[in-house]
Amino acid sequence: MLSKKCKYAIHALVHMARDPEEKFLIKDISEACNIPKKFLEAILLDLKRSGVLGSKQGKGGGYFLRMKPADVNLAEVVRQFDGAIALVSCAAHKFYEPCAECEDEETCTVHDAFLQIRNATVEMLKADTLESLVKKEAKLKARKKR
Amino acid sequence: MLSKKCKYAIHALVHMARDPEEKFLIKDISEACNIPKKFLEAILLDLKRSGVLGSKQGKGGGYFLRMKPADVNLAEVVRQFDGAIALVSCAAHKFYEPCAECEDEETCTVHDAFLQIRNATVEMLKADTLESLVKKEAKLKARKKR
DNA sequence: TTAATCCCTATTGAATTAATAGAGTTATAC
DNA sequence: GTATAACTCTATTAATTCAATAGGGATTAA
Repeated sequence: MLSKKCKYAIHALVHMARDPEEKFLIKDISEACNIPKKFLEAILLDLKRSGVLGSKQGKGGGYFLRMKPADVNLAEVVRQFDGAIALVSCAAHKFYEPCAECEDEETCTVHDAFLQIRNATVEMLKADTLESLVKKEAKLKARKKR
Repeated sequence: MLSKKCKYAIHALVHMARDPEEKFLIKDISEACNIPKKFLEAILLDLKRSGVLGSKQGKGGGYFLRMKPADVNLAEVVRQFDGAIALVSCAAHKFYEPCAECEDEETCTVHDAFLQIRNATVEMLKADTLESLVKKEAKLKARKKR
């Protein structure tokens, strides 16, 4: 399972991506997305440090998307907050660590099975960009109205 | 990521499925799979309680597979030890819990995205039975020799 | 100069995880 | 019928991580 921090980050980003040019107050995002304000503060700061968000301090300030919604995908966000996407460390790429149980990765089918799952998951997470998520949301909402 | 407990359980089961009729001592599995003995003890007991393993007490005793290797898949094992397979609780089936962030699941694309990932993951985990894992292992080992 | 706003460090409490300790129970073999 | 091998069970602990909060500090606009 994802950490709450990661899930909060995703919801905050999707919220901002609905108005990609807008500037947002922590307080407003916090209320709109049901995220504890102080916790969100740390999250947005992290996202700023990683270059996804920009910010302006002082009165009239706020956070805004620095990257284009189409260029931010969930795989990156998940990795930033929760690390490896794979279910076992020996099947991870960016956070790879060997494991003591399967001595020979080449012939370990547990490794093999989780590698397949990791690859499929990463592919799907990469396809989920802020842009695609917001677009799909519009579709779902329109469909529901009818 | 899976817990160590869950990963250990999987490796122990695969080890046993290589000789599905055999009876195994905790100590031997522990050494073969590099799993702390006392920890493994608890794991095998859990697997016995859930019906996957059987055991015989006393001298000459040990653990053995009660279910056929083809009938034990990784989805069940993961659920038994780590709970939900989905990355967010609102996308889980057996461990479903609503989330505060997406007010309306029907139109929440975050929910939608993680539901797709969950479904694909479950499908793959279900396809990974002890039988299929052991068979594939044989293939990988044969291929490596050549 | 005041108020709004983001920035930063530290702390805390709860929960979970990984592992161990140690005694209890059961079955076999002699 | 006793010794021994093996699983069974409860409890405990140490370490880690997670979620959240506290409390100022720095910056900017009006």
